Formats: sequence, structure tokens, C-alpha cells
Amino acid sequence: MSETKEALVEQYRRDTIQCAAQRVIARRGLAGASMAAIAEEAGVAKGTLYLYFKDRDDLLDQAASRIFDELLERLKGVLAGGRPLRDSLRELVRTKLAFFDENQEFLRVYMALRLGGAEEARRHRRHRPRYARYVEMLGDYLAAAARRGEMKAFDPERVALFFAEGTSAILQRRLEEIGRSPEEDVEWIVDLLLNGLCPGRRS
Amino acid sequence: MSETKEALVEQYRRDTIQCAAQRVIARRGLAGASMAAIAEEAGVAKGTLYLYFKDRDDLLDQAASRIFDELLERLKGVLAGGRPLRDSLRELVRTKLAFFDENQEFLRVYMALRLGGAEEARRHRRHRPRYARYVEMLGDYLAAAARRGEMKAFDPERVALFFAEGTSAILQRRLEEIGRSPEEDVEWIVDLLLNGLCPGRRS
Amino acid sequence: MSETKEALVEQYRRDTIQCAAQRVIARRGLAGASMAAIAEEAGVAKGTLYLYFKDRDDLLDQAASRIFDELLERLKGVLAGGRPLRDSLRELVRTKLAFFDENQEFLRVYMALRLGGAEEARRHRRHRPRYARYVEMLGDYLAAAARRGEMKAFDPERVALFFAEGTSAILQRRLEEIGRSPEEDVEWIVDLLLNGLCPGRRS
Amino acid sequence: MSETKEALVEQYRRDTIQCAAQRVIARRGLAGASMAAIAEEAGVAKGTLYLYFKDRDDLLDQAASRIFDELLERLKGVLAGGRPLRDSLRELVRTKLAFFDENQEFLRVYMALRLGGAEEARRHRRHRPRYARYVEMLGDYLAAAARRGEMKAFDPERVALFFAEGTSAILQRRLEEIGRSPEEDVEWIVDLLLNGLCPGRRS
DNA sequence: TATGAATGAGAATTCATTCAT
DNA sequence: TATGAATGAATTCTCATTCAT
Repeated sequence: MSETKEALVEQYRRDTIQCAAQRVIARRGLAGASMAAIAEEAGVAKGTLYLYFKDRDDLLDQAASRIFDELLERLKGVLAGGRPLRDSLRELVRTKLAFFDENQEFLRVYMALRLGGAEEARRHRRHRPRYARYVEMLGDYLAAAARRGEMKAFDPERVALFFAEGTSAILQRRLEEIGRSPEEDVEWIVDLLLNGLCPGRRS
Repeated sequence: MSETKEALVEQYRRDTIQCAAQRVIARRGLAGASMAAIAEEAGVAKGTLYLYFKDRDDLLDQAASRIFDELLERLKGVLAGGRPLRDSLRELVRTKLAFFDENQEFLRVYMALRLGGAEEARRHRRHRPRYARYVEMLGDYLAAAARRGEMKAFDPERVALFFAEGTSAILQRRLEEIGRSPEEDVEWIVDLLLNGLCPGRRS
Repeated sequence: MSETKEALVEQYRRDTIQCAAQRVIARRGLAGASMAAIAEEAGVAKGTLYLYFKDRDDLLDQAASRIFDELLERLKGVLAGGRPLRDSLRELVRTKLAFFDENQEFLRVYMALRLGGAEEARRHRRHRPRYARYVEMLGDYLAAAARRGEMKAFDPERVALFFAEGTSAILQRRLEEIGRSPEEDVEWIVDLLLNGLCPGRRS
Repeated sequence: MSETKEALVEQYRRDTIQCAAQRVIARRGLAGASMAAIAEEAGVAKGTLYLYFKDRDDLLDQAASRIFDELLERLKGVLAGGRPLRDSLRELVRTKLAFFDENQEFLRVYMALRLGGAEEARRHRRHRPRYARYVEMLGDYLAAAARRGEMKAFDPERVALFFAEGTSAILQRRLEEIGRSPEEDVEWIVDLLLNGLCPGRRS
């Protein structure tokens, strides 16, 4: 019983610190996320961070993982719905936009970790798989859609990548346009993906 | 005249250093591009860097600019051709892929600087305009295409962004697949953009 | 009575902790003997250490004292025997060698604390007296021997020091030579002390 | 030419820092010899230390080496003299005492590094050979003396060790007795070594 | 103009010690 | 009395920047 309570407290602390780390990353970037800054943001002493995380890498990795994992979980749910391509894509974009609109902070972290710059690639190699898994999951879904005849014979994984990154770029743009409705973007992205730029198609 | 000669020498120095910086960024990433490393790569003393650049930020910014500028110049040429949308897009993708296939080093720099992760946002805010200009140029072209009736009424700037980032993701993927022909990617990207995923369309 | 019982319990705790400290010192050295390591070795919480010892210095000092005290007690017994010089010295060396052969762990602690290096000098200045008392006791014995005409008129305390340290060096060397009989070393040390290096003397 | 000058300046710097390190070690011990303290003692910034030494270990090691090397060189000279045992030993002790009387600081460093406590053993394993070489050199000399019949058939290396450490103990004692003549100690040590404690021998 | 030795602020990490429970 | 989470001072090391030459 008491163990459960302690475990809860410990988890609560970890959460507090991870969230603080995410805020700092969002505000100052990965390189700017010093242990001192995170500790201050979390309202604890520097040393305390080391009670919950092995080192800076561990802390930043775990903070990043939380975000990827949550997004991944939601997107997995969407794709598992077994809906037709158009519906799935629409829901996918909607979910992604909503997820980041909910907490824009996360977007910045996500951006900092996506494919990443070269130096981040080194530091966050461990995270690549996570992003890759997202793209792969999407690719699998597209492959199935292709088999069902809902999609042309593009390389599904490549399309997934193109789509994921294109969407992320729009996400980032949205950061600067407060108040814009997600649905607007959902609609044109899905339409673009499905029917392309050329006119003369049913929307 | 002598002033001109001096100016040339100065420009030559700046170039030397910027190129060295690009090589270092490509090799070790932005965070790893220390002034010492750049100076060594350029074959000058650390102090010399400060004769040509205000500080590290300035140097890195300008090094980044060169890359964007060169790419921009080439793409500008493509879009100025006045060709129909499909041809322009194909040439655009081809040029971008070729540009980075020519010198993969540059891709790494470009990736490190694109929209950038959050920390780069701070450091390279001054820099955004350059990438933005690229997207904007592309947006202008799409807007014209829309006016000519070659494209549906999507927000051209947004499509440009989506397209640019999606393409960049493919670029990066290509890094890991040596020997893959650019044309393969050129074709499906353009086809995807123009006609979408849905089957039952020409091309 | 209850006070006595409490005192016993307290003493038991102190012993437990001191022994743990000795094991840690033997294993990881003085500098490696962190409070955390000692607490873990003793099976108590870090805070508990401070209930029985003022601070780290105090704990390490007292842990050291125990070793010196035990050795001292044994040597005192030897010297109190009133035997002739040769016998006493032989027994002295034999006891010292046996003491540390019995528990080599202790030797490492002893070594770490002997006269100590310079930094230990600061930390263990309080401690010197204990080692000094050992040397002094030996010196007193030699003084008596000198008065009985068994020894030349060397400064007894100085000889004691020379002898004690020389013997300790041999002790340490023995650490690396497992299985060597103590008697071999006992014999030559005593012979050297009594008759010197020059040949042509009764053994 | 200029290279020579620069090399000299560099060597001068290294010396300055090493000497400062030795003073700090002497004053505060090895563990207390922080880079900050050494930098302050040397009158340079912390960062400067890293221009001349790879890291703390390197600096402390080299500082220690200097001392061992100088002492070793002097003692080597003494033993190379080819004098009879008594003369050599007397000169050996005299040299050692003089060396440390000259600069008592050195003694403390030497003490801190001798056989060392357990933790120093780890850090300064690289130094052991140096001390070992000293003992070995002395052992070789004694072995030769034994072959010449000047010494009884003791294990020469063991006697060397005993002698070296015994002498060091006296050295350390001398630290606390300012003004004591070295000759007093030289004489009795040599006499003790050669003729032992037993009376009835030519001094 | 060019140099590169020197600087020192700042980063990550450790650990003796405290104190609320 | 016992605990161990939390603390924060201290330590090692890095690197952008300066300045005497």
C-alpha cells in the first residue's frame, strides 16, 4: 500500500520534472535546456534531478519520449479504426493538429526532435525509432489502402514520410497564427493528398 | 581600385571561412561547430574569425545564408521559366534533389537550419526570412498557376510549405539510400502533388 | 539498567557502522568512502549515520581508531611480557603480520591511515595521536631495553618509528604475495634490526 | 629560433603550473588540490591549466613525476658512485634528507604518493612504477653489495623496501622538528642498518 | 591584419548534510 | 529513533571571446 503511494509520489515528481523540461525545451531549445534551467522551472534543486534521472541525456530523452508516445498512441487509435482512406487521413490530420493545438509547447519539442538537425541526430538517435515508428505505422496503413485499391501504387512508406513532414510544417506555421480553425487545414491537406492540385476533381 | 582589391580579398576570406563553417556544420552539427573547429578547418586563427564576423551567431547565420541563397538562385531560375505547372514542379523537385545530391554536405546544413528546431528558432530567427523567402517564392508561383487555372484554390503559400517540407523529408531519406536515382522520386512526388493518392486518374 | 541496555544498543550500532566503514575504506579507499556507500554497507539510512557520528570526519576517524586500538591492544600484550629484546621484537613482528594476515581488509585501512599522505594529515590530525601512541609504546619498550643494556644508545622513539614503518612496508608488500609464510619475514626483520646488514655476526 | 623561444615559454608555463600544483598538494593534500586552487596559486585562470595539461589527472601526475624524477636522479648518482656499502648508505640517507630539507613541500607530496592509501593507489597506479623503480634500484645495489660480501644474505629487495620506508618515516618526523641537523639522523640510521641494535659492535 | 594564449562564465555532475515524516 | 528525499556548494571541464604582440 505504502509502496503504491511512494511509487505515485515518485511518478508525480518525474512528471513534474519532465513537464518542466518540456517547457524549457520549448522556450529555449534543446541546447538551451540546461539542468539549472530545468531545475529552476521545476522548482527543485539541481541535485534533485539526478534522483530521478541518470543524467541530462536521460532526462531529455524521457521528456521527449513522453510526447512521442502520447501522440503515437492517439494516432494508432485513429488508424486502427478501419475506416476508409479519406476518413482516416482526415481524422489523422485532425488528431495531429488537435494534439498540438492543445499544447503548443509540445509542438516545439516535437519539432526539435523530428528528423532533427545533425547534432540532434547524434544526441537523439535513440528517438529516431520513435518517429520512424510513427511513419512506419502510417506507411503500413497506406500499404493496406493500396491493397484495397484506395490508393495508387506509390511507395507507401515514402508517401507517409512526405505526408508526415508536410503536415508538421503546417503545424509549425499554425503556431504563428493564433485562432485559426484546425478544420480549414484538415480539409485542404486531405484534399491535396487525395486529389492533388489539378482542378476538375470532386473535392 | 586598391579599395576594390581589398574588398575582393576580404570577400575571399569571408568565403573561405563560411565554407569551412559549412563543412564543420555538416560534419559535427550546429552545436558541434565550435569557433576553434571552424578556425582550424579554415586554416586561420580563432581571432581572425572575429575580424570578418561579429560573433559566432553572425558567422553561422551567414554560412547558412550562403546555402539558402544558392538554392534560392537556382530555384528562382526554374520558376522564372514560365513553363506549365507540371513541368515546373518536376524541374523544381529535380533541381532540389540534384542540388543536394551534388553536395550532400549541404543537405546536412540545410536540415540543421530549415525551419529549425526550437533552439535554432532563437538563434536563427534572423534567418527565417531566407527560408521563408524560398517558400514565398514558391507560393507566388503557385498563386500564378492558380490564377491560370492550373491549380485548385488552395492557399498557395500553405501548399508551398507543405510541398517544400515534404520534399525535404524525402531528401533526407535519400541520404541513407545511396545510389537511388533522383528521377524515381521526382516522378512520384510530382504525380502525388498534382493528382493525389486516389486511383483512376491519368498519369 | 535500562540506560545500560540503551547504551549497549547504541554501542552495537556504532560498531556496526564502523565495521561497515572499514570495509568500504578497504574496498574503495578513503576518498571513495562516501556516506552513501557506508550507509548502504551498514544497512542503515544515510541520516542514521548522523545520529551516531558528528560528521564524516568523525565517522572515519572513529573507524580508524578501532583498528589502531585493536592492534595496539595486542602489541601492548606482547610488550608487557617482559621478555628479552630479541623475543619481544620477534613476537611483535609476528603479531603485527598475523594481525593483518588474518584480515587483510584491515591492512588496507591501516595503510590508508598510517601516517597518511598530506591530505590525510589535515583530515586525520586528530588521529595522529593514536598512531603516535603505538610508536611511543614501542619507543618506551626500546628505552627500557636500552637501559637494560640490550640496545645501543639510539634514540628509542626514532628507532621505533623506523621499525614500525619499515615493517608496514613489508606488510604491504605481503599483500601482493599470497601464501608467503609470515615466519620468513619475521626472522629477517628481527635479525636485520638486531644485527644489521654487516656479515660476520651471530644470527 | 622562434620555435625554441616559444617552446621555452611553454616549458616555463608548465613549470610554473606544476610548481603551483606541488605547493597546493603540499598544503592541502592531493584530494584538496582542486583545479581552482592550483590556478589561483599559479596566478592563472582555470581554463589556462587545460592548455598545458589534458586534465586534472594529467596535471597531478606530471607534478608528481617531477618530484620522483628529480629524487631518483640524485639517488641514482649516489649509487652509481661505486663506493663501499657504508659510504653509499650514508650518502643515500644524506641525499634523501637533504633533498627534502631543501624543500619540505616536496616531502608532503612524496608522502602523499609513496605507497599511498588505497584510493591513491587507484589514481596513481601510473606512479607506482616510479617509486618501485627507486626501491628496485636500491635493491640492485644491495644485491651487488651482498655479492661482494658486504651484506648478509637478506633478500635485497625486501631490505631496500624496509630501509626506504623506515627512512621516509624519519623524514616525515623531521618535518615537525625544525632545525634538527641531518647528520644526526644520517649517522644512526646507517649504523642501525649496518650493525643493528645490539650493543658491542663497532659503531 | 593576423595570431593564439589567456580568460572566465557557465555547464554537468557529485555528495555531505539536513529535516519533515 | 530511523529514514531517505531534497538540497546546494563545490568540482571538473568547455568554449566564445579578447587583446598584447
